[in-house]
Amino acid sequence: MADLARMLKALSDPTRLRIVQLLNGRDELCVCEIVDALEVPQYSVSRHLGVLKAAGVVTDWRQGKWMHYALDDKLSEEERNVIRAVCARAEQETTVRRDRRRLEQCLRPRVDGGMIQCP
Amino acid sequence: MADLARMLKALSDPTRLRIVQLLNGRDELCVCEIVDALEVPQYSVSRHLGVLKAAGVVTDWRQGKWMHYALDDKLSEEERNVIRAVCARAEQETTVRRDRRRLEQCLRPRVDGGMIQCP
DNA sequence: GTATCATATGTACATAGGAACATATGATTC
DNA sequence: GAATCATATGTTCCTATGTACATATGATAC
Repeated sequence: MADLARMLKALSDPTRLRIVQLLNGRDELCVCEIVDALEVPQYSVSRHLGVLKAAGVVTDWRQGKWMHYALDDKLSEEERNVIRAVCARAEQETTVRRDRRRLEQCLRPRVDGGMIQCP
Repeated sequence: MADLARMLKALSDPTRLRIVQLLNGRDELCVCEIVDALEVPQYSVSRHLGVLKAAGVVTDWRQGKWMHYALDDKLSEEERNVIRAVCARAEQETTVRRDRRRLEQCLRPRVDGGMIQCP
């Protein structure tokens, strides 16, 4: 029960909802892309990602200078369903549509393995 | 976004999750039944019900001395789905099964209209 | 090694949240 | 109206959380 409550608490912040919504249905994103899409200070995004990671919602890994984040694939099917339902509800928000639009415009080009193409 | 976050925050507490799980799929419960099922102090249950009500998760109404609570039927379909998914995940918890067992044993007898039979 | 880019973290502050106690309210019974 | 039952709320205390700023870390490029 405590774990589920922790997960929901992690999801119960507008900024974190926006982040999760961007990650949902996508392989991964790097921090700078999230920062650009949300137009929120870098330290704030980093803090919120830390909360999501501590709650087991996302995982991260490094690729060179970039940190990548994705929904944690250790999430159970039931937990995934919670996130799906939350994102479905979030779809009604104009913020979400704006975020996604900005994200599309600033997505770094990926190559075959999902790796970001370094400039 | 703020509303969704508020709803999730309301759900992000173990005691409140237990309450919502009891209410889910049931018409209504009165406070004393919830207190008996959870074995948590009355003032605590009352406070938590207040939080759930403020977040629009539940409604209440009075019938004589008893206050009844139910999932708010003004919840949108998307919001209902969030609650359903959360409850499905909560099913894995032994606490939930214990709560439900205790509830069955202390349910006040209902008559036709869902009204509680006064002693 | 120095500079730079991408990201994380220490700290300070203000505010929200939960537990526990006693007490207040609202309805009913007598 | 007094007593009682069911529930809510005021208050205190302690802890958690979010924001903002500056600064640290880790990797890369030169």
